[in-house]
Amino acid sequence: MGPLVSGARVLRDLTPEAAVEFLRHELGHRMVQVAARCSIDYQGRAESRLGSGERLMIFKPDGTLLVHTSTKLKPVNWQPPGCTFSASREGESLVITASREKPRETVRIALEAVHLVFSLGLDDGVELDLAGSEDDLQAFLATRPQLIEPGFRFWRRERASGRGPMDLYGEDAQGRRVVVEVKRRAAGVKEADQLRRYVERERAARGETPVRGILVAPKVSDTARKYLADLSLEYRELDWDKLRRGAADLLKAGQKSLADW
Amino acid sequence: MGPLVSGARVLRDLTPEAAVEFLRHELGHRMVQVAARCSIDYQGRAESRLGSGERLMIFKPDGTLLVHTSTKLKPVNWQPPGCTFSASREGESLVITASREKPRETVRIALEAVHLVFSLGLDDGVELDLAGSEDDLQAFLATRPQLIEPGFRFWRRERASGRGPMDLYGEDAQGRRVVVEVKRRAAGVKEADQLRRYVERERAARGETPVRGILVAPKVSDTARKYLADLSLEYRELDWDKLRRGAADLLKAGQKSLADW
DNA sequence: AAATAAATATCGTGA
DNA sequence: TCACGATGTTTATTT
Repeated sequence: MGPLVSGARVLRDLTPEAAVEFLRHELGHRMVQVAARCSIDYQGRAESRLGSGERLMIFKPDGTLLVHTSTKLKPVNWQPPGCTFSASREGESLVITASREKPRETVRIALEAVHLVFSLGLDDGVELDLAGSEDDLQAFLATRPQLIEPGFRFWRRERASGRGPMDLYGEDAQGRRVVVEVKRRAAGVKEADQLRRYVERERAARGETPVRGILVAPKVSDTARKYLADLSLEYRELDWDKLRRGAADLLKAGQKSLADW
Repeated sequence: MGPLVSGARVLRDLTPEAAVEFLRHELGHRMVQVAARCSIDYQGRAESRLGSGERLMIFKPDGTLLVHTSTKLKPVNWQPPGCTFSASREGESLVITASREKPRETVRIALEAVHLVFSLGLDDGVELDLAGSEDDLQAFLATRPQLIEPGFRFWRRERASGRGPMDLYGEDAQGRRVVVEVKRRAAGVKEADQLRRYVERERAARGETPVRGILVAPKVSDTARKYLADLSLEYRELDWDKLRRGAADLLKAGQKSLADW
């Protein structure tokens, strides 16, 4: 095993024998990285073969596998958490496999030339604090129904209820029921269809009561706009990016609340 | 700069001064990895803050950033290809930023304790050969329409055509038009709705001609099944996994073709 | 550039 | 466990 450098163990002896011993000791316990020329086979939900090339592999202690090339965000091969790793010598080469059940999957990595092997014990108990998700947008809108339209008021905000999920549900100035579907990004036909589904479900449950449907998004495709029109559904443009920036500006300017918006 | 070890350059001197110099030289040109205690801020399509903790960062030469913790498949922070990286000293600490336009986004990483820094030149011109995607399933079905139903024949197989995208389009034994939507995984309401959309588009284009719609998938949720029934759309169970396995078995058994299936 | 849909999607949530 | 929907989705494809 290599020297201890600030929690990082770098394997000095890159012979297959030493690598196997190191990997067997570290895989599944610490964060392990291997840079090597290799070939990779995957069998599971789909199947793939990747010929010889140089890649960076990461084996997490939770059984996650990542294989990255020098381009793109997404790994060329991977396995989600829950895998069992194993390392073994097969003839001249060193083979690492990642396997799991449910679904039955295996990634087999045949190492041809190992450039670097090391492990880390990453200590991280901190959670990511994210703002600007659709949930935040919903919460924001729920407190200022007039951004939907004048006289509008919300009845409830829910997600995956027994009656069928819908983002926001309320009543307009004329007392008509309104289903509101909120999107943080440009909406297409798929999103329009989602609103349609919720509105139809609500109409079926409500009998004769008229039910309006409004898609709220920063942008909508032409096709989706026409689709909504054909279905007598509505679109309300709302640029969440601008709202967020505006809210931040207000706060920076010393406003004590966003209530005057 | 560190020693050259099979294309891997490991930074020996982990002082901020040496690290900045190394990073400025390598970022954007080679695959760079940094293991460190750090805090991360992201501003862009959304915004996030990640408090102090130990993570592994990967900077690809194409401007991709990945920040991984010791669990989960997905990075806790990231940037897709196209970023510009920069490294600088700010007081006691070392800061790396990844920025891009369209959309305007920045990830700012404040390093507190650096465990390991190294770079690699990964040589990989090989493409992944993947089988078992929805496209393969479509192609497979296109050659054996009887798997849909007896007497069925395909007219065309297309994707995103001018008339509206649909997986497969054909005619049944009675000469009725049929829209077929193929899924490789369990189908839910969303997938049923997708079929509905295509069928409606086709009905609108076809006038009075009757148009059937069939959802082909290995499984369907109860809700989706009822939804399909309400819309007079159909479901055909087809386990692609078993088909793939069966095809492989047949080939292994020495069959010269799959035509007898 | 915009839109559309797949993905070995992954991930969280609620029933 | 299953179903459903969001994702800072990313990625490829087609118009």
